[in-house]
Amino acid sequence: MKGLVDKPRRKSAPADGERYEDPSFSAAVIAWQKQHGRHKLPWQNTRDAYRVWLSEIMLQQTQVAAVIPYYQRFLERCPDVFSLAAAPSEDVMALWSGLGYYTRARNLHKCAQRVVNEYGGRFPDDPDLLADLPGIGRSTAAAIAAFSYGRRAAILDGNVKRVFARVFGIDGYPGAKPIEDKLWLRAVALLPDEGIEAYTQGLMDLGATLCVRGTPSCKKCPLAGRCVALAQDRVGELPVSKPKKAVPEKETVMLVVAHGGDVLLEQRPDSGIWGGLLSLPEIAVGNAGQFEHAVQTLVAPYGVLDACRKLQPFSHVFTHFKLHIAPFQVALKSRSPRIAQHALVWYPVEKLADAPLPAPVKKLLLGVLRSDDLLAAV
DNA sequence: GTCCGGATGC
DNA sequence: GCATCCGGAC
Repeated sequence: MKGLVDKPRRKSAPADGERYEDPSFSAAVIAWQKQHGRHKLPWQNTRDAYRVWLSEIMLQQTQVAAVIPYYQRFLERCPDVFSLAAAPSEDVMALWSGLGYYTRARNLHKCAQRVVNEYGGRFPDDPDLLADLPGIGRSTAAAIAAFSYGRRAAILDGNVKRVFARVFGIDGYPGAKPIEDKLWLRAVALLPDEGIEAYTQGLMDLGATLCVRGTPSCKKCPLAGRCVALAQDRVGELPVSKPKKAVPEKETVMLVVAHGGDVLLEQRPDSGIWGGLLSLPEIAVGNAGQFEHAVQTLVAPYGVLDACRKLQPFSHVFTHFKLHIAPFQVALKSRSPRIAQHALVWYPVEKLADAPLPAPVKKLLLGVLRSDDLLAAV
């Protein structure tokens, strides 16, 4: 029987997170899950920790619909932790091929071998022990412990963060440490005393089916009556999206040196941006005097400098930075017959369209050279 | 094209 | 603390 043992009387202020306790929250989630949640996913209706674990790893960063065929194919080939541990890693990688995030597959294999070697093939039920295994973090460990063993442990994945951020009106990016710490406190405090499986599944289902990123179905939500975001009409603002780091900006000067139907190009090193491509010669950005001298030095082996005019500057955005390009057109009085030594080459203009050039450089060159009266006269 | 995401390694 | 890994959703 329950309830025979009194909780100890409070001797001090509530612990952190304790004030977040609210049995009606989990009750609402559990009732909704039983009636409206998902019950027929291939990894449900089993307490086989191997299957639960496999599905949880596959579901990291990956949506249910994408996982299902992989999960079933994987189980046919590796029906238990022993067969997986014994499988060649090439086979494991092949089974994972197409799912992405391949460190998951390597960790999966390692994890299976550790479970066999250290636990005799039985996944531990302690979330802390689970979280010590490769590829299993705190949230995944809790999910495995809850679904496989009925252990009372809190999950906090992207779906749950979104639900909590909205229901409790939590400002700030949930990936930031202080916010995430608060979310974990909530997650732990809100755990039900009974029905951890339906509760855990219910949080996942809410995030995946109603409380979705784009347009949530608040009218169907069992938590709508207590949802701070809904009450404040901030559903579209929460959770706060990841602050986009100001992209670093860099500048460069590119030279368009054309003569006799050729243009001077530079072979880029294999590493770094535009690795291995041909591009325009660049010079370091400095003051005007240094600039003139740098242009002189660069073109000296190839001919005698005639004139230099500034072209329209433009920018190019990469994933990780923004590049401002200041192009200059350099005309030569005459061209030296000597062969280029280092990475600079004369490249026939008519072959530029098929040259391995970065897109912005190709665009610049074709634009400039098409309207180039100097070139047209050659 | 842009955004998103658990665990991990730096 | 922050980049990285990948494919899918939008």
